[in-house]
Amino acid sequence: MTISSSQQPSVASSSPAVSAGAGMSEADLLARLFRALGDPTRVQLLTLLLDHEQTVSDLVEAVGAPQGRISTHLGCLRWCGLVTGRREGRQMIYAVTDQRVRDLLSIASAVLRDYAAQVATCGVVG
Amino acid sequence: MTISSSQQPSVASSSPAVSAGAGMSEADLLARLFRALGDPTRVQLLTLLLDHEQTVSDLVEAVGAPQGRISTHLGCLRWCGLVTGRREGRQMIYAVTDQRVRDLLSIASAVLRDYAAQVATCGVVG
DNA sequence: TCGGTATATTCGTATATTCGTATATGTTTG
DNA sequence: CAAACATATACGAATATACGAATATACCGA
Repeated sequence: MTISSSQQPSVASSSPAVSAGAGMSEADLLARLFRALGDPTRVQLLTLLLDHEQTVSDLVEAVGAPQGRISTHLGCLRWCGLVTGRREGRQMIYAVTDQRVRDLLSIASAVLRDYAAQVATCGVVG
Repeated sequence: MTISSSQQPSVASSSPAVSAGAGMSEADLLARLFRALGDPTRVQLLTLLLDHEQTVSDLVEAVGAPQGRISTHLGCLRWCGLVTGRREGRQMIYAVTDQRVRDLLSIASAVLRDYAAQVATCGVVG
Protein backbone atom coordinates (compact mmCIF):
# COMPACT_ATOMS: atom_id res chain seq x y z
CA MET A 1 0.00 0.00 0.00
CA THR A 2 1.43 3.31 -1.02
CA ILE A 3 -1.13 5.94 -0.20
CA SER A 4 -3.24 6.03 2.93
CA SER A 5 -6.01 8.59 2.89
CA SER A 6 -5.97 11.21 0.14
CA GLN A 7 -5.49 8.96 -2.85
CA GLN A 8 -5.78 10.42 -6.30
CA PRO A 9 -9.37 10.15 -7.49
CA SER A 10 -9.60 8.40 -10.81
CA VAL A 11 -10.48 11.55 -12.64
CA ALA A 12 -11.17 9.79 -15.89
CA SER A 13 -8.36 9.55 -18.38
CA SER A 14 -10.72 10.52 -21.18
CA SER A 15 -9.63 14.14 -21.49
CA PRO A 16 -6.42 14.13 -23.54
CA ALA A 17 -5.67 17.69 -22.49
CA VAL A 18 -3.87 16.94 -19.27
CA SER A 19 -0.37 15.95 -20.18
CA ALA A 20 1.16 18.45 -17.78
CA GLY A 21 3.61 16.18 -16.01
CA ALA A 22 6.98 17.71 -16.73
CA GLY A 23 7.59 21.13 -18.27
CA MET A 24 5.35 23.21 -16.09
CA SER A 25 6.74 26.37 -14.58
CA GLU A 26 6.16 27.63 -11.09
CA ALA A 27 3.98 30.36 -12.57
CA ASP A 28 1.90 27.78 -14.40
CA LEU A 29 1.43 25.79 -11.23
CA LEU A 30 0.55 28.81 -9.15
CA ALA A 31 -1.96 29.89 -11.77
CA ARG A 32 -3.49 26.43 -11.77
CA LEU A 33 -3.76 26.41 -8.02
CA PHE A 34 -5.46 29.79 -8.03
CA ARG A 35 -7.80 28.65 -10.76
CA ALA A 36 -8.72 25.68 -8.60
CA LEU A 37 -9.83 28.32 -6.11
CA GLY A 38 -11.38 30.47 -8.79
CA ASP A 39 -14.87 29.07 -8.98
CA PRO A 40 -17.80 30.25 -6.86
CA THR A 41 -19.06 26.76 -6.15
CA ARG A 42 -15.65 25.56 -5.04
CA VAL A 43 -15.13 28.62 -2.87
CA GLN A 44 -18.50 28.05 -1.30
CA LEU A 45 -17.63 24.45 -0.58
CA LEU A 46 -14.35 25.46 0.99
CA THR A 47 -16.04 28.10 3.10
CA LEU A 48 -18.59 25.60 4.32
CA LEU A 49 -15.91 23.05 5.11
CA LEU A 50 -13.87 25.64 6.93
CA ASP A 51 -16.44 25.50 9.67
CA HIS A 52 -16.57 21.75 10.11
CA GLU A 53 -16.40 18.56 8.07
CA GLN A 54 -19.50 17.64 6.12
CA THR A 55 -20.94 14.96 3.91
CA VAL A 56 -21.67 15.46 0.24
CA SER A 57 -25.37 15.47 0.99
CA ASP A 58 -24.89 18.23 3.53
CA LEU A 59 -22.98 20.27 1.01
CA VAL A 60 -25.51 19.62 -1.74
CA GLU A 61 -28.23 20.98 0.48
CA ALA A 62 -26.19 23.92 1.74
CA VAL A 63 -25.08 25.01 -1.71
CA GLY A 64 -28.31 24.16 -3.48
CA ALA A 65 -26.64 22.79 -6.56
CA PRO A 66 -27.13 19.39 -8.23
CA GLN A 67 -25.23 16.57 -6.57
CA GLY A 68 -23.22 15.77 -9.66
CA ARG A 69 -21.80 19.23 -9.78
CA ILE A 70 -20.91 19.23 -6.11
CA SER A 71 -19.10 15.93 -6.43
CA THR A 72 -17.17 17.12 -9.44
CA HIS A 73 -15.99 20.23 -7.66
CA LEU A 74 -15.16 18.30 -4.51
CA GLY A 75 -13.16 15.94 -6.67
CA CYS A 76 -11.18 18.86 -8.04
CA LEU A 77 -10.53 20.29 -4.59
CA ARG A 78 -9.53 16.93 -3.24
CA TRP A 79 -7.28 16.11 -6.14
CA CYS A 80 -5.46 19.39 -5.62
CA GLY A 81 -5.03 18.74 -1.92
CA LEU A 82 -7.30 21.55 -0.81
CA VAL A 83 -9.71 19.27 1.01
CA THR A 84 -9.51 15.77 2.36
CA GLY A 85 -12.19 13.14 2.19
CA ARG A 86 -12.83 9.91 3.98
CA ARG A 87 -15.55 7.41 3.46
CA GLU A 88 -17.82 6.59 6.35
CA GLY A 89 -20.25 3.92 5.44
CA ARG A 90 -21.91 4.99 2.26
CA GLN A 91 -21.19 8.62 2.67
CA MET A 92 -18.10 10.67 2.04
CA ILE A 93 -17.02 13.20 4.60
CA TYR A 94 -14.99 16.11 3.37
CA ALA A 95 -12.97 18.60 5.38
CA VAL A 96 -10.39 21.33 5.13
CA THR A 97 -7.39 20.12 7.05
CA ASP A 98 -4.63 22.26 5.61
CA GLN A 99 -4.25 25.46 7.58
CA ARG A 100 -2.82 27.17 4.52
CA VAL A 101 -6.12 26.83 2.69
CA ARG A 102 -7.73 28.61 5.57
CA ASP A 103 -5.09 31.31 5.35
CA LEU A 104 -5.50 31.77 1.60
CA LEU A 105 -9.22 32.33 1.99
CA SER A 106 -8.73 34.59 4.96
CA ILE A 107 -6.20 36.81 3.22
CA ALA A 108 -8.20 36.92 0.03
CA SER A 109 -11.20 37.93 2.07
CA ALA A 110 -9.18 40.72 3.64
CA VAL A 111 -8.10 41.96 0.21
CA LEU A 112 -11.73 42.02 -0.81
CA ARG A 113 -12.62 44.26 2.08
CA ASP A 114 -10.55 46.89 0.29
CA TYR A 115 -11.11 46.03 -3.34
CA ALA A 116 -14.46 44.29 -3.60
CA ALA A 117 -15.87 46.86 -5.97
CA GLN A 118 -12.88 46.68 -8.26
CA VAL A 119 -12.78 42.89 -8.30
CA ALA A 120 -16.51 42.78 -8.91
CA THR A 121 -16.19 44.88 -12.05
CA CYS A 122 -12.94 43.66 -13.55
CA GLY A 123 -13.61 43.06 -17.20
CA VAL A 124 -11.00 40.33 -17.52
CA VAL A 125 -12.52 37.99 -14.98
CA GLY A 126 -16.03 37.67 -16.27
CA MET B 1 -9.34 61.21 1.50
CA THR B 2 -10.42 57.79 0.42
CA ILE B 3 -7.99 56.55 -2.19
CA SER B 4 -4.46 57.79 -2.61
CA SER B 5 -2.60 56.16 -5.47
CA SER B 6 -4.41 53.20 -7.03
CA GLN B 7 -7.14 54.90 -9.00
CA GLN B 8 -9.33 52.88 -11.34
CA PRO B 9 -7.67 52.52 -14.74
CA SER B 10 -9.99 53.41 -17.58
CA VAL B 11 -10.40 49.83 -18.70
CA ALA B 12 -12.59 50.70 -21.65
CA SER B 13 -16.31 50.64 -21.07
CA SER B 14 -16.85 48.76 -24.32
CA SER B 15 -17.46 45.33 -22.86
CA PRO B 16 -21.15 45.12 -21.90
CA ALA B 17 -20.62 41.91 -19.93
CA VAL B 18 -19.71 43.44 -16.60
CA SER B 19 -22.87 44.42 -14.83
CA ALA B 20 -21.81 42.85 -11.53
CA GLY B 21 -22.41 45.80 -9.26
CA ALA B 22 -24.89 44.60 -6.70
CA GLY B 23 -25.96 41.01 -6.14
CA MET B 24 -22.58 39.37 -5.89
CA SER B 25 -21.90 37.01 -3.03
CA GLU B 26 -18.73 36.77 -1.03
CA ALA B 27 -18.05 33.45 -2.74
CA ASP B 28 -18.44 35.07 -6.15
CA LEU B 29 -16.04 37.81 -5.20
CA LEU B 30 -13.49 35.43 -3.75
CA ALA B 31 -13.68 33.31 -6.87
CA ARG B 32 -13.16 36.37 -9.04
CA LEU B 33 -10.17 37.45 -7.01
CA PHE B 34 -8.62 34.01 -7.31
CA ARG B 35 -9.31 33.99 -11.03
CA ALA B 36 -7.50 37.29 -11.30
CA LEU B 37 -4.56 35.36 -9.88
CA GLY B 38 -5.26 32.33 -12.01
CA ASP B 39 -3.36 33.14 -15.15
CA PRO B 40 0.29 32.21 -15.74
CA THR B 41 1.16 35.55 -17.30
CA ARG B 42 -0.37 37.48 -14.44
CA VAL B 43 1.33 35.30 -11.87
CA GLN B 44 4.62 35.80 -13.64
CA LEU B 45 4.09 39.55 -13.62
CA LEU B 46 3.30 39.52 -9.92
CA THR B 47 6.33 37.41 -9.17
CA LEU B 48 8.56 39.77 -11.10
CA LEU B 49 7.06 42.79 -9.39
CA LEU B 50 7.46 41.16 -6.01
CA ASP B 51 11.17 41.75 -6.34
CA HIS B 52 11.07 45.40 -7.31
CA GLU B 53 8.98 47.83 -9.32
CA GLN B 54 9.41 47.70 -13.08
CA THR B 55 8.31 49.37 -16.26
CA VAL B 56 6.09 47.72 -18.83
CA SER B 57 9.05 47.40 -21.15
CA ASP B 58 11.04 45.62 -18.48
CA LEU B 59 8.18 43.21 -17.93
CA VAL B 60 7.67 42.65 -21.65
CA GLU B 61 11.28 41.64 -21.97
CA ALA B 62 11.30 39.52 -18.82
CA VAL B 63 8.15 37.62 -19.70
CA GLY B 64 8.80 37.44 -23.42
CA ALA B 65 5.20 38.05 -24.41
CA PRO B 66 3.82 40.70 -26.77
CA GLN B 67 3.46 44.13 -25.21
CA GLY B 68 -0.27 44.27 -25.74
CA ARG B 69 -0.81 41.15 -23.72
CA ILE B 70 1.38 42.39 -20.89
CA SER B 71 -0.50 45.66 -20.73
CA THR B 72 -3.84 43.93 -20.69
CA HIS B 73 -2.83 41.69 -17.82
CA LEU B 74 -1.29 44.55 -15.91
CA GLY B 75 -4.52 46.42 -16.38
CA CYS B 76 -6.43 43.54 -14.83
CA LEU B 77 -4.07 43.30 -11.89
CA ARG B 78 -4.15 47.01 -11.33
CA TRP B 79 -7.90 47.25 -11.59
CA CYS B 80 -8.24 44.55 -8.95
CA GLY B 81 -5.82 46.32 -6.64
CA LEU B 82 -3.13 43.67 -6.86
CA VAL B 83 -0.53 46.02 -8.26
CA THR B 84 -0.13 49.77 -8.35
CA GLY B 85 1.10 51.82 -11.24
CA ARG B 86 2.42 55.31 -11.63
CA ARG B 87 3.46 57.15 -14.73
CA GLU B 88 6.98 58.46 -14.95
CA GLY B 89 7.57 60.38 -18.12
CA ARG B 90 6.39 58.21 -20.93
CA GLN B 91 6.66 54.98 -19.05
CA MET B 92 4.48 53.29 -16.51
CA ILE B 93 6.04 51.79 -13.44
CA TYR B 94 4.21 48.96 -11.77
CA ALA B 95 4.75 47.49 -8.34
CA VAL B 96 3.27 45.19 -5.73
CA THR B 97 2.63 47.32 -2.70
CA ASP B 98 0.06 45.25 -0.84
CA GLN B 99 1.72 42.85 1.54
CA ARG B 100 -1.26 40.54 1.31
CA VAL B 101 -0.56 39.87 -2.34
CA ARG B 102 2.89 38.79 -1.30
CA ASP B 103 1.38 36.54 1.34
CA LEU B 104 -1.09 34.97 -1.07
CA LEU B 105 1.68 34.04 -3.47
CA SER B 106 3.89 32.83 -0.68
CA ILE B 107 1.27 30.57 0.85
CA ALA B 108 0.19 29.25 -2.52
CA SER B 109 3.79 28.47 -3.27
CA ALA B 110 4.04 26.58 -0.01
CA VAL B 111 0.95 24.56 -0.85
CA LEU B 112 2.53 23.70 -4.17
CA ARG B 113 5.58 22.29 -2.47
CA ASP B 114 3.28 19.57 -1.21
CA TYR B 115 0.79 19.24 -4.02
CA ALA B 116 2.53 20.35 -7.21
CA ALA B 117 2.02 17.02 -8.91
CA GLN B 118 -1.67 16.93 -8.09
CA VAL B 119 -2.29 20.52 -9.14
CA ALA B 120 -0.34 19.94 -12.32
CA THR B 121 -2.61 17.08 -13.33
CA CYS B 122 -6.00 18.24 -12.13
CA GLY B 123 -8.40 17.63 -14.98
CA VAL B 124 -10.69 20.47 -14.01
CA VAL B 125 -8.14 23.23 -14.36
CA GLY B 126 -6.84 22.65 -17.84
C1' DT C 1 -28.28 -11.24 -4.21
C1' DC C 2 -31.57 -7.40 -4.70
C1' DG C 3 -33.09 -2.86 -3.91
C1' DG C 4 -32.08 1.52 -2.19
C1' DT C 5 -29.10 5.22 -0.72
C1' DA C 6 -24.91 8.06 -1.36
C1' DT C 7 -21.48 9.53 -4.28
C1' DA C 8 -18.78 9.65 -8.60
C1' DT C 9 -18.27 10.10 -13.61
C1' DT C 10 -19.42 11.03 -18.46
C1' DC C 11 -20.77 13.95 -22.24
C1' DG C 12 -22.63 17.53 -25.25
C1' DT C 13 -23.36 22.30 -25.07
C1' DA C 14 -23.02 27.10 -23.48
C1' DT C 15 -20.06 30.43 -21.78
C1' DA C 16 -15.73 32.52 -20.25
C1' DT C 17 -10.96 33.56 -21.00
C1' DT C 18 -6.82 33.97 -23.59
C1' DC C 19 -4.24 35.01 -27.54
C1' DG C 20 -2.34 37.39 -31.72
C1' DT C 21 -2.60 41.21 -34.43
C1' DA C 22 -3.69 45.71 -35.40
C1' DT C 23 -4.53 50.14 -33.87
C1' DA C 24 -5.28 54.08 -30.61
C1' DT C 25 -3.66 57.09 -26.86
C1' DG C 26 -0.34 59.65 -24.20
C1' DT C 27 4.39 61.82 -23.75
C1' DT C 28 8.71 63.65 -25.01
C1' DT C 29 11.86 65.64 -28.28
C1' DG C 30 13.37 67.98 -32.50
C1' DC D 1 3.53 70.37 -34.96
C1' DA D 2 5.64 65.97 -36.63
C1' DA D 3 8.06 61.91 -35.51
C1' DA D 4 9.39 58.54 -32.22
C1' DC D 5 8.72 56.07 -28.08
C1' DA D 6 5.93 53.82 -24.38
C1' DT D 7 1.76 52.04 -23.19
C1' DA D 8 -3.18 50.98 -23.68
C1' DT D 9 -7.22 49.16 -26.13
C1' DA D 10 -10.11 46.65 -29.72
C1' DC D 11 -11.53 42.47 -31.88
C1' DG D 12 -12.11 37.93 -34.07
C1' DA D 13 -10.40 33.24 -33.45
C1' DA D 14 -8.97 29.51 -30.52
C1' DT D 15 -9.16 27.35 -26.18
C1' DA D 16 -10.64 26.41 -21.47
C1' DT D 17 -14.18 25.84 -18.08
C1' DA D 18 -18.80 25.19 -16.05
C1' DC D 19 -23.20 23.41 -16.42
C1' DG D 20 -27.31 20.17 -16.71
C1' DA D 21 -28.81 15.68 -17.47
C1' DA D 22 -28.00 11.06 -17.58
C1' DT D 23 -25.51 7.18 -15.98
C1' DA D 24 -22.14 4.43 -13.35
C1' DT D 25 -20.12 2.88 -9.04
C1' DA D 26 -19.85 1.90 -3.98
C1' DC D 27 -21.94 0.52 0.14
C1' DC D 28 -25.52 -1.12 3.28
C1' DG D 29 -29.41 -3.79 4.88
C1' DA D 30 -33.10 -7.23 4.13
